Amino acid sequence: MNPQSRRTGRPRSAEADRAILDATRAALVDTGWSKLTMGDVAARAGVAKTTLYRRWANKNELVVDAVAAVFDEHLEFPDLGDLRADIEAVVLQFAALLELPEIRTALMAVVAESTRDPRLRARIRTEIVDRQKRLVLLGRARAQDRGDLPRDTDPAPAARAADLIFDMVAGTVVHRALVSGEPVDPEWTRDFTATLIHGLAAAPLTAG
Amino acid sequence: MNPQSRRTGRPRSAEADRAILDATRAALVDTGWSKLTMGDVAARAGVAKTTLYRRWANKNELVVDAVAAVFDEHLEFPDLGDLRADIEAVVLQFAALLELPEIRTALMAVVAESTRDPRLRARIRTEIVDRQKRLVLLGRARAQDRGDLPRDTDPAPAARAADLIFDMVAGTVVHRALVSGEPVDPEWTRDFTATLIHGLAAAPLTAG
Amino acid sequence: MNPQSRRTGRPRSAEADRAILDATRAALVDTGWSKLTMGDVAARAGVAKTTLYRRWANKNELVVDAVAAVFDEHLEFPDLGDLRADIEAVVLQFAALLELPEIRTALMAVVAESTRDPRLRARIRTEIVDRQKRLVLLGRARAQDRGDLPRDTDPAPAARAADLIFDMVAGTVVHRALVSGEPVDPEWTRDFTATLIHGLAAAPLTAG
Amino acid sequence: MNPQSRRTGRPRSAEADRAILDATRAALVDTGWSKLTMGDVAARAGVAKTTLYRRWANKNELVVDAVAAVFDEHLEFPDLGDLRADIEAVVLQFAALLELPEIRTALMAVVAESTRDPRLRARIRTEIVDRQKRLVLLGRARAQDRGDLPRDTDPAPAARAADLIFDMVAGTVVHRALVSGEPVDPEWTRDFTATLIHGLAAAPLTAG
DNA sequence: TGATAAGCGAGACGGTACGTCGGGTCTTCCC
DNA sequence: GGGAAGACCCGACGTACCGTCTCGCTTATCA
Repeated sequence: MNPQSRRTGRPRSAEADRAILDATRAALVDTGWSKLTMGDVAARAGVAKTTLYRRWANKNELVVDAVAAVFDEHLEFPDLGDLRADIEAVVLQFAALLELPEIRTALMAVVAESTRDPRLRARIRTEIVDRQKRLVLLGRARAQDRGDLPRDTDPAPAARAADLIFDMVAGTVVHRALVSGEPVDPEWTRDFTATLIHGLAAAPLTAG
Repeated sequence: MNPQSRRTGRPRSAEADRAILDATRAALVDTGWSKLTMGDVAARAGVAKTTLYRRWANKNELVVDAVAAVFDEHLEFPDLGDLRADIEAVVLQFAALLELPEIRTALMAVVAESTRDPRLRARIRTEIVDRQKRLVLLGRARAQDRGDLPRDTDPAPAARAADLIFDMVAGTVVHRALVSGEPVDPEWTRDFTATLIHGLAAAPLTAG
Repeated sequence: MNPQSRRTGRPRSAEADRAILDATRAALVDTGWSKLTMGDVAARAGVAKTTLYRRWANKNELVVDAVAAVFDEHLEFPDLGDLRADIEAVVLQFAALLELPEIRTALMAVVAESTRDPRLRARIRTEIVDRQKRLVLLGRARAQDRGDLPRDTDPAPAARAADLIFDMVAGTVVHRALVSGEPVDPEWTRDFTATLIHGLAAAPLTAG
Repeated sequence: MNPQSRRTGRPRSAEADRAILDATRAALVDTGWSKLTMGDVAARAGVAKTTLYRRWANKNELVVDAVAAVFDEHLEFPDLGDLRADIEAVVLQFAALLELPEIRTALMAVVAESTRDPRLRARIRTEIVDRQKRLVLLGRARAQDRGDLPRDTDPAPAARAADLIFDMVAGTVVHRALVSGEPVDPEWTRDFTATLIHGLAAAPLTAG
């Protein structure tokens, strides 16, 4: 793991890494989270179970990475030239992701497990949360360039604002889709986005 | 199952029912959802596995009922005066609830499970979502009376607004606490509440 | 195991016991000792692996019992009316058993393992050694009735004599067949038996 | 393999050869045959598994060579005077050898393995059986000189007698020590030797 | 002297079997 | 007929070794 380690012995196969993650996603689609077995994933990937366990300690960690790869692939910053339109597009992208049964189940299952497993919690944070927070940071910077949001004078409140925005967007959409069970359609998205933008523009964060 | 059926034979032990649910909740606290085993629950309850399966068809159904009982016991809706204070109090109360290990685990586990089980999804809606939503309606009406929020002219947008508020509050708090893993402290609560209130006040919902 | 235990719960299936031992012997014939797997035996017996492990702690103990069953089945006291003829018949029976590849390998493997496993050693003693020693006791009693051997005056030397005879017969035959690798044919059997009988008749054991 | 082949390239390390065999023997003492792993041997020898497999095709071949080395080191043939004393001394010496854990395990393991491996069977014959048999021939000749045993008239029966004696002595002692699990003490040795000598003296072998 | 060829340590790899665990069912005896 | 006990089948788990492979490096001999 360390950059200076692993100079000796046969190096790990990057091909195997890819095959395993692909197989995990495929298995997730075919059989769902609860029926997913390590042996099945290994077989699909054309890889020995040991190879799999050498990289991931258990099913949850593997699924986190597979889900993270899906997020990486499906979520991108649209850059439509307008903050409101950008947010609406990202919200709809995210909602579309949560429509996929394998993703909604896997994501929630992994979060549920993480409430009792700090290691897994850390992995979720680094592999999913922190990676997707880039969308917020990017969008916020663009909006400030355009003057849609007040420019930061201090880095600390800026980071706090990014965190708040991320939790509000991701949390609200997940809650609407999975807990309330209502559709995240364009109309709702408009309402939500409008509320969010007005709130952000009007309410400067406390000094902290 | 019917009340008039099974007039013969030994009646089921009500004591066993209670012991099983209590044991399930205790096991949930100790070991979490995924490590929970039927054998363990039976042993804790001092009951045979047979007895357990005679009442619940499988592990999911048992745990769902146990979790529902936990929520019934812990959810209380305080009655406050000022909109900002109302929201902040609710947020902090909810966050306190999510600090309890059995609640955070049980909530996410049940949501995860519900993504594959419509029966469970319906139960969550009626037992948890709808009950909390009444608080939102109440708080919003009070704020309109005080002029903190614009008065509704139409009942449909009013219901949509309540839904939006509910998803934003519950979703954002859960996401901050369980996914981002950051504390829901008074400072963050102030920032979040201010953003929310400003957004709600400034952004009239679309006609829909 | 204790006579008074096991009064509650479902009793173990005697059918499973038989099926497992039969399957073990069949697998021994088909694939030999080293390729024998618990999973294969279970599958052949139409039984779950757990059922197998509930009865035998490991492969060695299972094979001991399977070999013991073969011995029980193939070794019997001929009762030809003459000590010399009786011994020769038993020796040839035993040698025929050692001609079976699955028996010779399994027996030696199990003895080899037993040199490091007291539990296994005890099992071999009770299931094989002590059971086959009956042949010696029976043959010796018959010979004394006929006057071919001096009658015992003391039970202790009698038992010591039986042990000695058993070790001499079994050990010599195994050594000839498996170590020296020479055939145990009728001619050699005649020589060996003559030597043994003369020795036993002429050399009263020490008082002990 | 041929001396003139492989004239180029780095020569194999003689040190590694020795270290591997020593490590194998040490591991045999510590863990026995079946628990012996190639990885463990390699680690003990401070050598890579590759180095090990470059010299021996598989575990069996390695262990066979290691065991042969053990026997070469431990087998010594004393020269005695009187037939009865000769035999008793050899029996006790052999029994003492079988008390060493690595010898008892290695001997039986090698015999077990040889039931499926002609190459190994041949090696056992030449390295162990034939060497010990010379002692029998010598002892028998001395006994005939002294008149303790009838003199041979024919070389063929003489060889057969030597074989018989060898199988009877070695087989009986091994069986007593390892299968019956009883001590080969002086008393038992006296009984056994007396029986053997009387038998040999009284029973002339068949013409063959 | 520098190319060539093997040996070597390290450790990842595809496999196979292991022995265990848990789910959900069935069977026995007792109330 | 309910209940406790526990055996049963099934299937997945995570581990341990096997014997092979692929690296980077070392150490010989030959040109």
